Amino acid sequence: MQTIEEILKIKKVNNTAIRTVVLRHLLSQEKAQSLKDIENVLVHTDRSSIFRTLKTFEKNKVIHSIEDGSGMLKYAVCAKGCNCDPKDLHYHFYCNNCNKTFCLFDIPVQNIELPDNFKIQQANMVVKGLCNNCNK
Amino acid sequence: MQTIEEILKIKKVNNTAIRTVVLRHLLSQEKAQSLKDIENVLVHTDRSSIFRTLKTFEKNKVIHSIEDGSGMLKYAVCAKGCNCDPKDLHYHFYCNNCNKTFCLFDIPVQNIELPDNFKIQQANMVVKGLCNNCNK
DNA sequence: CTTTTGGCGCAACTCGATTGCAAAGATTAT
DNA sequence: ATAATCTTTGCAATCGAGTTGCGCCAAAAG
Ligand SMILES: [Mn+2]
Ligand SMILES: [Mn+2]
Ligand SMILES: [Zn+2]
Ligand SMILES: [Zn+2]
Repeated sequence: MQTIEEILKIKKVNNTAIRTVVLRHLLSQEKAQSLKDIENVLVHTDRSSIFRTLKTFEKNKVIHSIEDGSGMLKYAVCAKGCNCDPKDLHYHFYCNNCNKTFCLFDIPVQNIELPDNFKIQQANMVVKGLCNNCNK
Repeated sequence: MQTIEEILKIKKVNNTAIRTVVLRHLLSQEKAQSLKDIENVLVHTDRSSIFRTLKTFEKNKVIHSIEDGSGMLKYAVCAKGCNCDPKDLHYHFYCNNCNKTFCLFDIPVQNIELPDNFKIQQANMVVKGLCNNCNK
């Protein structure tokens, strides 16, 4: 497991107090976090600072964002070695009951046969339903 | 091909002038339409009326919505027989260059092997990249 | 010490989505 | 035909996530 300092160094993001605590929080959560989620934890930190931290992280591929249809972008830490390329593509699961969103890193994604001359660059794949906790 | 009247009848949506013209517009477009797209066409119809028309259509499975990351929800007419169930799942393609979003009805989606006890109900699958027109 | 650069907090703003309400239209009951 | 009822529409207001301008401050460079 890499430390927060190592991750930021590898991704060429300057380390600051806010960045450390935001990344630590994201790493501690199994579910992807929205800006509001993080605001609710870092109550003394300004929203725009958290926002810019997330954008910096995303630009430098420390994290990636997920549009799960909740109306709020969610953010999750990239897997080690991830470069946000098509090869790093993975599904996400959004639970309609508990509203948890998370990466399904372990489920292989089929090679998608696009029509002739189409080129994939990224993807946003969200499966919605009931998670194991809510599917009783 | 079904007529607009037939579609609305099958989906149990009362026919009105606005609903007819909105559905006709959606059917005439190959790319999924945003509320704003439709506003720009139906310049004499109020936004909220179009909005509610779309919500009514979506609830009754005349259309489905797609979150393509552009910040605006897109809407596309469901295929004949579609019930917006997992079996009706299909990919969408968003062109990063021309910003066109559309359904890839012809590309099969593999059965996604979710973790134990997870249940799929819907999905939002968007592949992003360059369409055949823009991939030069 | 002085200058430069990057990060932060605050406040304001944008814009897509959504809603309350009353008028208009359509349908059904009397 | 008229009254009561339900549905649809238009208008204006509001919500809220996301975003930005700007000045301050602290660390790094000169
Ligand atoms: Mn992910
Ligand atoms: Mn579709
Ligand atoms: Zn759940
Ligand atoms: Zn294109």
